[in-house]
Parts: sequence; C-alpha cells; structure tokens
Amino acid sequence: MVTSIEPVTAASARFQCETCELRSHSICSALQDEELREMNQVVRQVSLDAGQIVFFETDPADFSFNITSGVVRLSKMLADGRRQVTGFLYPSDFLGLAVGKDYTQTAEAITPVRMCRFDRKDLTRMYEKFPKLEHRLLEVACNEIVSAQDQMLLLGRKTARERLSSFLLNLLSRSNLGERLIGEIDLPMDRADIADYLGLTVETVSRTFTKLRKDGLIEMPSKNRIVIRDADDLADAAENPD
Amino acid sequence: MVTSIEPVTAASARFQCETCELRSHSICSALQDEELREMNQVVRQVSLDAGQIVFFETDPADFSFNITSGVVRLSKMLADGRRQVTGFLYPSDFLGLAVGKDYTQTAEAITPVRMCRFDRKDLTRMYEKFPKLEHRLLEVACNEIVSAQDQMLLLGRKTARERLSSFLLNLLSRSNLGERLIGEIDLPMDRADIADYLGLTVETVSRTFTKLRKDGLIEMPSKNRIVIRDADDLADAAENPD
DNA sequence: CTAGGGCTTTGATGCAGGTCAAGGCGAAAC
DNA sequence: GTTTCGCCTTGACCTGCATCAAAGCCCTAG
Repeated sequence: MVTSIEPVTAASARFQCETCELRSHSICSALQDEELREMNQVVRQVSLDAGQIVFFETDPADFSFNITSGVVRLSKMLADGRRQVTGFLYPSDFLGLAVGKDYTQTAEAITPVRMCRFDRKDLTRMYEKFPKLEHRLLEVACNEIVSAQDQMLLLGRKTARERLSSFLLNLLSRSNLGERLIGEIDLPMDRADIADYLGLTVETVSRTFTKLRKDGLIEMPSKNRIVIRDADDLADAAENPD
Repeated sequence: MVTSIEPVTAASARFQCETCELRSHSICSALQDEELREMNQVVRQVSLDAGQIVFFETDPADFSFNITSGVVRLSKMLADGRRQVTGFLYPSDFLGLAVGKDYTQTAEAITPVRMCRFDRKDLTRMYEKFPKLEHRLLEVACNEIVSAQDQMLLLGRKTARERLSSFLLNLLSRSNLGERLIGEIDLPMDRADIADYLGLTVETVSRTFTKLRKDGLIEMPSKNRIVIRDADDLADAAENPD
C-alpha cells in the first residue's frame, strides 16, 4: 500500500513539471507548457519503499501513474502460487493503462520508487480536453503490445540462453535512453524476478548466467551488475538455440 | 498478397456500414451515423482466400483493417523457422495497431476472409476529427494488452494441459460474442497453429486433446469441432497442473 | 569480529514435453 | 472405387529444464 502521499501545492507542482527531466520521454511530452500546468492540478507525488505494493491485481483501478524514479515490477499469479512477471517499469514509464474496473496485475516497487499519481477520472477529463494526450497514450499502448508480442515469442519458443540474452539486451537499451549503448547494466530485480519474467526457475537463471560468463559474453563484477562484452555477440545468442 | 480489392461506391458503401451487423462490436461503435458515413469514404472492402498473407512482418505498415468475416492468424518468426503465433483475429477484430513504420508481425488468412481496409493516413485524419475513435482504439489496445499478459502467464507458467484448456475456453467465449456459452466450438486453425500459439509441438497438442477427451472434459465430433462438456471443469483444468 | 539469514550458486537426479518415426484417416482427384 | 496426399495421432526414446538438496557468499546485527 502507498506509504506517503505528499500533496503538491499548485506553485511547487507547476515548477516541478516544467523542469521535469523526464518530460520529453513520458506521456507529458504530448502537452504544451500551458496544458501541462493543468495536468499539475490533478497530479500527486507518491513515494514507495522497496517491496511495497502499488496496487494488487484485483483492486479497483482508480489510479494511473508515471514513474519518476525507481523500478516497478508487474506480475500475475495463479492460485497455487506460480507467478509470471509481465514487465519491469522504469522512470518515464506509464503505469495503469487498464481499461476495466479492476487492475489485472499486481504492481510492486522493487527499489524505492517515486511517481506521479493521477486519478483516472481526472485523466479522462484531460483526454477530452487534450486529445493529443490520448493520442500519446495510444502510442504508449501500441509499444507495449509490440513488446508483449516479443515476450510471447521469447516465452513460447526461446531456450533459456536465448531468453536471458534477450533480457539483458532489452535492459541495455532501456537503461541508456537515447544515449549510445554503454556495455554495463544494473539489475535491480533479484533472480526470482528474472526467472518469473523469463518463464524459468532461479536455478536455471543462475546456471545460464554462469554459462554466458564462461562463454565470455558477459562479466559480472557483482551479482547485480552485468557488463556486456559485445552486444552483437549477445544478440546472436538471443536468437540462436544452443 | 491481397487478391481482390473492390472499390466500393459511396452509395453502396454507406449502405453497407449502416447495416453492418458488426458495427456495435468493432471500432465503428465509436461513431454516429453521420461520422460513419465519412469513414466510408476512406474504406475499401478486401477479400482474401485461405492461406493468403495480409501483410508480412517487415512490410511498411500502410494499412489497418477491420475483419468482417473469417479468421486471421498473427505470428512472428525467428530466423531458424521457429514460429510464435501471437493471436487469432475474428470478425469485428481490429488489425494493424502498429505505431511504427513497419508491421512487427505477419498476418495471414486461415479461412476465406473479408475485411475493411483503411489507409493509416486516412485513419490519422479521422482520429483528429473524431477523438472518440481514438478513444475507442485505446480501449481496444488496452484489451489486447490484458490478453497479451494472460498469454504470457500461459506461456511462462502453465502446463500443456492447462494451456490447451485455457485456449479452448478463450475460443468458447469469443465464438459466442455476448450470447450464452453453448458448449461447441469450431477450430479454424490446424494443430500446428495451435501448437505455435501455445508454445508446444503438434504432437503434444494432439496428445493433450486425447487426454482431455479421455478425461471426459471434451468431445471431438471431428478434428475441428470440440464440444465442451462442462466449462467449469475445463476452467479448473486451465489453472491446475497435472 | 562473529553469527545468522537471505540470496545465489552448484550438484545430482527426475520428468514434461520435445524429437524421431510409423501409422491412421478423411477429403480430394481421377 | 481406389489412389494420393496432407494432416493428425500414437508410440518409443531423448533432453533441457525443473526439482531437490546442499554449499557458498554477502550483508547486517550484535
């Protein structure tokens, strides 16, 4: 559950959005200064500690969020405890596209997280006023569909080695938004999260990390730190069984 | 490739949309009579034979479609031929949400198919004129995201038996749009399509059909015809390993 | 500095589903 | 009717990943 909800005064909030460095990446990029100011009227800053739930998969879907810092894990569970992680959200990612009455997955902070929270009713009013916003959101939704399809291919047809390689490459491109790809990435999630994201077990994930390391494709300065020696080689590994 | 593209005269087209029985299910439900008439100016009816490609996964994404009859299979391939079927589209389904320059998957008719084809440029103009249309499309996109997540859970964590049971239940609910669930469904796709959709092999799909039949969960009057004896029992099978 | 606990890795073994190989079966062609 | 051909099913065997079990490795608390 949400720990701290700090209402933002009109003045400070306005200031914040205008100077927000994520503005060009997030859905806010659809809005002009003037329009953004209006968004500010309905946004609240929210902070979560690592491990806290943003929402649970049957909660009424009252809010949407824009991650401003930290990482959020999305997942679905079966009654017997089997879990599928459906995604990891980073700063500038939008959370809560759901169209129905309730959320269909659980969102949990895996690091300390800050985000902008919107009441979905307010957001609906914003859509009507600024169709550009809805257009942008459709764009976001389409991108999500495309990655979901990639993930289906991964889960349905790829080997453990291909899965982990694909995953690392994804993280690499996301962690360097717009910049050139430097070869080092940080893993804020633990092995169980990775396993549940890739449809594997922790043991297989661990063994596969070891193999990639022994094959010289990656280095592991620490458990949560991966250096990619050659992104092209890893891209091969991501699409060739073995 | 598209075989027959029949331009529709303004008069006949107008008539068609107004009396289209799928109107309330498709994206057209967002539009009033007057607005729909305008959509008609930019739509073309397209017919395909079974087996024909609608578009290929690297083609420029110039068109979007509304299926009016038949079934379309969506899929992605790896270089070595492994294939993941990402979905089956039925009448009233929208095809071509892609946001990028190119399609990211292949669409192929698996039965004779008819659809309404839109030039994406025209569609963009329509969005601007009728924001309701874009709103509706966002709704469609969100639904697609939700099913994609269900499919990830299926591919990542379910057993063969659970996968096939889930699949049959999905078909059951889709093939009876809005009506009560009668227990019989038609399988327009072959075993290879099902296998590639569920992340299995044809052999496993076949064996699993046999098991479900022997367990009394389904009957198979013919290869492409399935009778669901008890939807609740099948729903159990869809979420319990074994 | 040492002990404890939670992650991660590694090893040994098992099994669900893949692979390989025959048959079956129904529809279309002749 | 009978041949053929493409799909589907079944059987025998194999394997990649899961499962079960036991160390290792931090990190934190005392």
